[in-house]
Amino acid sequence: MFVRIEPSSGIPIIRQIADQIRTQCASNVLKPGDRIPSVRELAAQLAVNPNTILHVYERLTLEGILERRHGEGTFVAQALPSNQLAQQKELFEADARRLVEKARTLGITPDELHNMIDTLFQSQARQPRPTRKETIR
Amino acid sequence: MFVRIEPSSGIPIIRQIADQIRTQCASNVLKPGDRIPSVRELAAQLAVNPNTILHVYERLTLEGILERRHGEGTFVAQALPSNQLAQQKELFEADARRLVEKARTLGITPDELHNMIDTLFQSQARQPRPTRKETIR
Amino acid sequence: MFVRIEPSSGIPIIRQIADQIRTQCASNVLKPGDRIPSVRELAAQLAVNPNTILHVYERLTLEGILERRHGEGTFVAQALPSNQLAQQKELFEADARRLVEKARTLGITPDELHNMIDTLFQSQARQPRPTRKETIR
Amino acid sequence: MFVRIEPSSGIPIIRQIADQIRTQCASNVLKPGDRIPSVRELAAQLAVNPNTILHVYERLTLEGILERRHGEGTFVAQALPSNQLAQQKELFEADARRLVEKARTLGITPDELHNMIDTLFQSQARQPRPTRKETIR
DNA sequence: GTGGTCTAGACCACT
DNA sequence: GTGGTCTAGACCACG
Repeated sequence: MFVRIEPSSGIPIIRQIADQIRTQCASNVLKPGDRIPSVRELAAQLAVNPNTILHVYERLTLEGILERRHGEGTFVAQALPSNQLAQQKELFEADARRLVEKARTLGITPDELHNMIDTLFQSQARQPRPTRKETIR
Repeated sequence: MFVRIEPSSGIPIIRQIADQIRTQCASNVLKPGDRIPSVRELAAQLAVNPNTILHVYERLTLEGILERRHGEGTFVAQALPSNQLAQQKELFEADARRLVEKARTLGITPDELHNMIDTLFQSQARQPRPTRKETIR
Repeated sequence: MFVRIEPSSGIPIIRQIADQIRTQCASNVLKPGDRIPSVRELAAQLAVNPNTILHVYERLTLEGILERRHGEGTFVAQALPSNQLAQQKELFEADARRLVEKARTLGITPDELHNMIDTLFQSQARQPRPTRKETIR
Repeated sequence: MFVRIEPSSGIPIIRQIADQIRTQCASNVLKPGDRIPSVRELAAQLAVNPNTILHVYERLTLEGILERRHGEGTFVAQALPSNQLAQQKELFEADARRLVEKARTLGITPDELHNMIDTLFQSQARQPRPTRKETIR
């Protein structure tokens, strides 16, 4: 499972992690029944406190996205809540809207933004998801 | 001054407001010497507690972006820290990168994203910035 | 860490505390990396509201004097802003100037003031810094 | 009447002015029956808002230090509260104590402080009290 | 346990 | 009216 946290983004770590797991479940990158890393593993991988991961898993379990099986680990729920993908896409649109708003304020033109996005799509396709914490700013 | 807060975004209100003021100062939408709304005014407009706004203004004052004059109001600093715009554009790129990452995970194609962005640019150009709180999700 | 606040002095608590921490950092009584009391601890010690302390720590953090680590505590910044000591000594001279002015108005002679100062230096050397709130007037 | 305010000292203007008038009354620099400047005059002299001066005069009148005579002006009270001088000297000692404390923290030796004070006494004797607002820092 | 956000409200300082 | 200080207390995020 690939998760990246950016301490500089101002979004609480706990939310960054939860969001990324939600997105991956919604898009079937993580499939029902998949085993996800243990609390300790993921904590080590992301260099965050295990309790933080624990809280995330607890929360997602309550949302019905994960299932915790005693002694076995944590899994993507078999019966994922429906409309997940639709929901995530809606949230994505809100994100996009915020970005475009910011672009306009900063005087970034649609063309510039399109170019930026193409470049990013390509660079991410080439060097796919890192697993380790990476400080961006 | 136009500020929009989105409670659902998970980003602390205080940061959303500060970010938007920073962006507007960096891009000269707010110009040095401009008076910005009083603490109470903005608090009423956004339906948040005045202390929250006070907090934001205080912080931006310490950053050198705003100036507070007792009994008179709060103003954009005459001597804005340099490189503001460059800094904000860097932060913008990080935002764009995160968005593209999310798009890829959700299986959104570059074309779809481009269309979405064009639509948003156009719709925002038509119905410019609202000032009132708006719940998105 | 020793801080004394004097409610009767008319100087806002928030400034009294900030000033004393600044002075102690400037003079190396507090050294880079030192952990200072938690918000709640200091609040209890000085019998003020935790938010007041939080406010002070926040401000000094923005000034680059302190560093806050979530869940860990608050520390003296590793890279203290330079010229701290020089700045504090300048401020000290302004304080001394005000005192001498007051002395002259009250008809206190230089000799009387010298004696008073010697006495105070000695008494403070003997009974060093108390930590608890103390009402002076 | 000579009053100096220092915006940089962090002491509220209103208190700086009141303190200086109190001190001057206590020390007989201002004598019972003396007429002091009108609200407008002093406000103009110190370049502060007249309301601020008004508040000071109101307060000192309540304390029994001043008397306002309708249509005539503001005067030092004939029957000054007793023990004024003693009170002010006590407050002065508290100031001196704070200064010595700060000196110790900053590593300023008694000798250095003595010299500083002598210099200040002399310089103030030579160029006596200015009347206009003066920014010190 | 730590710091951080946010609300609510009183009272003060200043124009 | 403006900003500023301070209290009180709830709840969140992080280790």
